[in-house]
Amino acid sequence: MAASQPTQARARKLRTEIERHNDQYYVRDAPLVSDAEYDLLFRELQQLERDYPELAGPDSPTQRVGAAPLPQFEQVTHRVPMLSLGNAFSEEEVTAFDRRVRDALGTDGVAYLAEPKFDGLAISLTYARGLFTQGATRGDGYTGEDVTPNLRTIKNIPLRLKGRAVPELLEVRGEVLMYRRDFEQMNLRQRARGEKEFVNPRNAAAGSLRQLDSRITAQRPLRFFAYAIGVIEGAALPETHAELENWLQSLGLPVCAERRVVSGVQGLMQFYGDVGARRAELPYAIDGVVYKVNSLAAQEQLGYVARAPRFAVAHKYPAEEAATEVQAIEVQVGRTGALTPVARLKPVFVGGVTVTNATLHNLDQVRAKDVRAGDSVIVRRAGDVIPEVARVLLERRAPGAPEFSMPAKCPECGSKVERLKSEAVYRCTGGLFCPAQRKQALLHFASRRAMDIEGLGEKLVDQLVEGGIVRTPADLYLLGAGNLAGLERMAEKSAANVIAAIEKSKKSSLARFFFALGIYHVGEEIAKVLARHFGTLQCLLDADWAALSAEKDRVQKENTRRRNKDEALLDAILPGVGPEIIQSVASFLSQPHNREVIEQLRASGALIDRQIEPPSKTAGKLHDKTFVLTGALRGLSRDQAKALIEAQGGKVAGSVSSKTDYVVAGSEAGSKLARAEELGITVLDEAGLQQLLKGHR
DNA sequence: GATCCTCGAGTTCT
DNA sequence: CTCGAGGATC
Repeated sequence: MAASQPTQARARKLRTEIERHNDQYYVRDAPLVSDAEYDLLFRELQQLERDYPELAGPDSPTQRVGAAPLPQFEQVTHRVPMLSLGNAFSEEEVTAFDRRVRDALGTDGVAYLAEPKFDGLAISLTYARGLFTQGATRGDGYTGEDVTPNLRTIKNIPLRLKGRAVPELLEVRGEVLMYRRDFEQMNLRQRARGEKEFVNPRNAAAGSLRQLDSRITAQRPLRFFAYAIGVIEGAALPETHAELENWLQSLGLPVCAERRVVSGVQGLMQFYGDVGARRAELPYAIDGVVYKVNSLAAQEQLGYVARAPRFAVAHKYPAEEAATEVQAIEVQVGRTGALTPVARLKPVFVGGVTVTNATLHNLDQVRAKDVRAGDSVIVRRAGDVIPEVARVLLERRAPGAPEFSMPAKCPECGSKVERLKSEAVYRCTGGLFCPAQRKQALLHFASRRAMDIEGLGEKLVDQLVEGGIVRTPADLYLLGAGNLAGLERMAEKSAANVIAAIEKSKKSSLARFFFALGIYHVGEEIAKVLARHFGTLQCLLDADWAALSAEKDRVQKENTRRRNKDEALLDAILPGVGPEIIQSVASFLSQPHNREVIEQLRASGALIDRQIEPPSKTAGKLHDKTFVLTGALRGLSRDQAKALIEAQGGKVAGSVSSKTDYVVAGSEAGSKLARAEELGITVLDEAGLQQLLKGHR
């Protein structure tokens, strides 16, 4: 049955009323009615919508109670990346920022919009014709998670934009956060219900936003503030950022009241000081203030550098500090044998978390700060994340406190400790004999960015290594359920999961595999370069490093020459890989032990040898192309070149014909080259082949 | 030889 | 996130 006229009118009235109360409560901070009265209105509307479903719309306030849990979050690609801001910590850095801006714009006296920098989570809200359709987290800036149902429950996010002239499409950016007093009340409730409390408002907001069950999110006192836009279609932009924010406000979006247009370094510093003085009174946590060039045209002109806009900067307040005691200075052994001194601290709450450890990096740092066991120290979280010892309270030092010194023997395995050349770090020389290094090597092998073996964490690795069950990565692939039975926290289910994860990791890529080996100096990036260059594991194993080095030098010299003449450059061989890295890889591969492990890995199927990286980008690039190799190549053997070509879907034939697409000619090329020229076939030199293999045309 | 930039390694806590 | 080292560039 359709709703009668008066019922429709009543529903409309209720909706307007409820939104007005939401606005009063969450935006103006001045509720007009009690919670009970509000509930009454809300329930009445819910009932009406249940009776007459056609009255319910996507913008009804009843949509804010949350929906059934999602199985998982979907990925969302941001059409305009959500970049982070550069930081400034001092007046000098602010001055430098202002100077860069003025120089780039060629003007004096630039106006800035200054506002607080919320300590929350950046999100993006999409409104299509004024209706809220999608919300996403920032993620890595390029891809985030679709948390629309959760954002729908945030009371001060409008489900429909106000006014007649709403844009066709508008992506609003801002911050989700929790007011401090809301956070405290919520924690009281959590405690009363025996549920886990949150350590700080930021974590609480993050945890709430990541709830798969939006009905839980609906119970959390989250708020939103808008401060920028991403995509906009069907509306003209105002001229300044200040006007933009006013406009957002007129659309019904909450915008922070603490904003001001200022100019000059003096104006910026004044704002910084004013907000800083009132920081503790603000209802939300901030970690600094943001300055944005006010003119949007100028913003566009300034553009972006790397991952940050050039027209804005975050001016941070000093990190919160706290006093505590150094209970001991211990030495940790890393994957490469690096010995890192770590201060074990009496637990102290600072910057929103309880800190118990702080790295001291290396001996130079310990000496520079003169930290000793038993000292009273000031601790802070560098960049508000990594704990660090800021300084020692020397006046409280016990007399005769011994200075810290690096142990001469590795605390884990007793091997000799060395300090190489001018390196800052000391290293354990035990190599894989050292259990600590072996554990770290295994953890690295299994890590997310390497072979991505889920479930193979520190606890398990400790047990596997100490029990002598696993010694090398190759041993992982020999594990059966029987090996894991009886280990701590390894019941049937977990064991099966780990085994399955190990099995799954066999389908990894060559680049990940090279990275997983843990060769010194070979990180993710260099591993990719190596994988791209060699194409197969066998080619890497067979590489003639001396020849490769020589060839690399030759290309580099040639390029230097060409650069001076403004000629087209050759593709560099192994870009980013210099003598040190080549030396490191060659030396790794020259050790029989490492070769053995690689062979075992191969035998157990840890990597299908002909696999190339990245398959999505290069697969079939040379599909249906026929190559003929002739003459001697420098950096590659004939087999290597063949494997590289085949890895990308190409074919290598024995003789030149009209069906041949490319002839690759090395030195002392013979009749095949002559025939190729007769037939007018493209002739490549080695660099040309590399270029083709890398996919640059 | 100096300088800028990128990458690797180590680290914390939830 | 920060530091230091290695590589590229001028």
